[in-house]
Amino acid sequence: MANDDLLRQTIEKFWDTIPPVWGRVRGNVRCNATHDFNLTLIQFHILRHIWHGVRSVGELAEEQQISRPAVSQIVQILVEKGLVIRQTDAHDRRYVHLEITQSAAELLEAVYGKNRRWMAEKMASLNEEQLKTIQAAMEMLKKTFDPAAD
Amino acid sequence: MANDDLLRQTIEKFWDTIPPVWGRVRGNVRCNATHDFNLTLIQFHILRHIWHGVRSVGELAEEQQISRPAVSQIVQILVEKGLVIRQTDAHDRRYVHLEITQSAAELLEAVYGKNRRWMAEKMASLNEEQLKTIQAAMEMLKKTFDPAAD
DNA sequence: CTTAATAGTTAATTTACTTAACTATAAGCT
DNA sequence: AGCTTATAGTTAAGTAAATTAACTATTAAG
Repeated sequence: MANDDLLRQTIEKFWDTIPPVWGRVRGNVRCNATHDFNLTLIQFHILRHIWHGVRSVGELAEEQQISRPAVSQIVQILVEKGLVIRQTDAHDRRYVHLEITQSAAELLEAVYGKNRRWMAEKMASLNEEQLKTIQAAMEMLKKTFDPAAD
Repeated sequence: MANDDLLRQTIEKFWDTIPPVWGRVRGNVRCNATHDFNLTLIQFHILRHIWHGVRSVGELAEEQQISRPAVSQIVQILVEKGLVIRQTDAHDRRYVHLEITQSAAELLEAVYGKNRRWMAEKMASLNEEQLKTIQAAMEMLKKTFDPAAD
């Protein structure tokens, strides 16, 4: 099939693009989070996921592809920094619900906003059609590699 | 401008997509490289970059956003594994040219090929138009976040 | 009501990365 | 020329991060 070649090309392009691009975006965030708030990238990610509704250590570990003890330790640091609150579930006392605090929401918005502005500056030259193409591609990749699909 | 909203949306989508998708792809490669060849992800990346023509420790450090000593140590391991050869430049003896060996080329193709097949399987349901959309998006992202553009 | 399973944490170890110091070579200056 | 500064890379020491293994608490299953 001709589609096989296209598929192969697309995968090659993915590998050519995502590692360096993600590396740069990551680098920018790390720089903001570290410099402004003394947060590591992974701490920021965990915080962001809790913010987005991932509220247990196990789920966070699954999503971040790191071990549960690692997440637990990171959460501990975030609690000590006053960014996260732990609450044991009333119905199943094994579960610990995680929530971000008000100051975390502000911090998150500051770091994330700064990155967004940096990205927006980089992407300023893209027109409407190009942005829509990127959005469509993101949507497809998200669905294609969704762990829930397995 | 209406484009501002679109841009903002696109950035949000990027953040919603790339970390988990990259995490999964990365996880697959780590699994292949670790399980089959006892290579870490970063060792695989360094190898891949040398293969693609990035041939000095400094450049590799720049691209991978890690320190030069870290790269130097990784290269040392790769040399010991018989995957990389160091050669000092004849004209400027400070430079060390890095090259992958034949066995590295084979190893790389095995790991990378296995990942490619895994990705191809995942992406099998995408049609020609969708693949082209992803390719176009990759192309744009690559250009947009190219460090050389700064 | 004992055993197995699940969620999370703690502890010990290992791995990986960083900074600082050092070697070797090249380029710039007066 | 010869002294100074800069560059590429490595080595060494210290730090930070993640992993596995072991443990607690709670719930579900036989």
